[in-house]
Amino acid sequence: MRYISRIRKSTEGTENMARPKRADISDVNRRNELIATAAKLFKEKGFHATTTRDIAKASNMKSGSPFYHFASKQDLLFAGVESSLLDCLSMLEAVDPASMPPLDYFRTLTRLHLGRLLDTDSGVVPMVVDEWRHLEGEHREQVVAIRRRFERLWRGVFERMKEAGLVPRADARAVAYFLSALQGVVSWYRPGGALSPEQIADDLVDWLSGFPERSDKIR
Amino acid sequence: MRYISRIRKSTEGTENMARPKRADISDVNRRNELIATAAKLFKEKGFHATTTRDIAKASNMKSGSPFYHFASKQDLLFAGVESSLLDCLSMLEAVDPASMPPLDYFRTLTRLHLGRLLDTDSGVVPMVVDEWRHLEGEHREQVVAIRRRFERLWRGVFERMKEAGLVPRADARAVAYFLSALQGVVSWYRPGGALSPEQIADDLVDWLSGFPERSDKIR
DNA sequence: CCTACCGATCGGTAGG
DNA sequence: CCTACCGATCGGTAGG
Repeated sequence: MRYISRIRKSTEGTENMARPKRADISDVNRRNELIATAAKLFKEKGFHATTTRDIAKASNMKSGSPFYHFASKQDLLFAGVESSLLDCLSMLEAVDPASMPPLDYFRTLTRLHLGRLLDTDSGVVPMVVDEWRHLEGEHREQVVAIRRRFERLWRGVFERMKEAGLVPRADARAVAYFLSALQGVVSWYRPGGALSPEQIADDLVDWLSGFPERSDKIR
Repeated sequence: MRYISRIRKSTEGTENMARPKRADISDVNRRNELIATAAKLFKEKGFHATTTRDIAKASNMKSGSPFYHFASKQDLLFAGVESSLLDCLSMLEAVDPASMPPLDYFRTLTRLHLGRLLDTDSGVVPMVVDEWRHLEGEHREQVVAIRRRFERLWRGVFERMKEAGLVPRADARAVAYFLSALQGVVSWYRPGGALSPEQIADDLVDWLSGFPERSDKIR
């Protein structure tokens, strides 16, 4: 509740003045730090196994201070989930399908999406995969809506691939299989491993696309 | 601790007598009830969001009673995870690869595995997918070991498929993609839906196997 | 398996 | 953003 009134204040600020005050900027930074720190802990231990005190300590704050930025632990989870999903989605939507052949389009989106999923540094995205389900009520519905936009986008990618004969199917189930395989990488990828995120993306693309054409290239 | 001594007692019983006492049987039943009830709740809300009181109430017990059967909440989770993984694994291992062609073998195992994964009634398996990671120490390591046996088994299935030219690859990554797609079904399957678990299994098999051969059959 | 209970912890808040 | 704190809850236990 305190947080909401703050946001209003900040919004009024940008409306009435040339630029926001420095105090607001630093608040926004702290807020984003909290989101990132919380996301890392949520991913490691799970939402409910992570205490707000864990988050505070990892952010060099005292136990009550996260609640200056977020009204509740739920809100902190939601902020991370929503922003990272929207960031990732708009990144994918920014690619123009008409500017490249279907296979390149498929490859480009897979690289971008997986790059975000495996971005363990500033990465809030990897947390989303498992933890969004702990959101309740309104928050949960909003996330479900965003996930549907992902599915629709990927559906389009597969339809282009199918038209080009590079993939046998573009129905909802086929897309679900693919997205599961994509998200599943988060669970077995290790940062120091043999393959980079980009190489894994290419590998996944190869695995799925153009079986007949590809079968010659495989030694 | 109390639980361990009970198990010992029960084992001695079966050694010394023709059959176990009725009291032991009913204890075992209650124990299995607890595992099933807990699994359902763990799956719905997650391990840490489920309290031992929730489990007790759903099992028509008072709050302290689950600890008569299990020394800790962790032990209760582990019992469900381990037993259901081993059950599922031995079911898959019971199929003789030599008794049928590669595609049938692939299909049979996929049906069996998915059938278990979607068994929401007596189903402890669906819970395992997300919740095993909340196990700690020794328990966790044991589960990781069992999971490796799954991967090895499926690796063998893919190798047979590859030899028959029905699949382009049988490396560890290809198997990981497949297992992710398989486990991912748990997250979107709805019991009253258009397809039965068996049909979904067949669909998944079709999606992956023999792209060139299959492409004719698709309208 | 129940009753009664404990110590610890947790999310969150008031007031500065 | 900190200090000091609260009410609620939680996993687990003693004793029957």
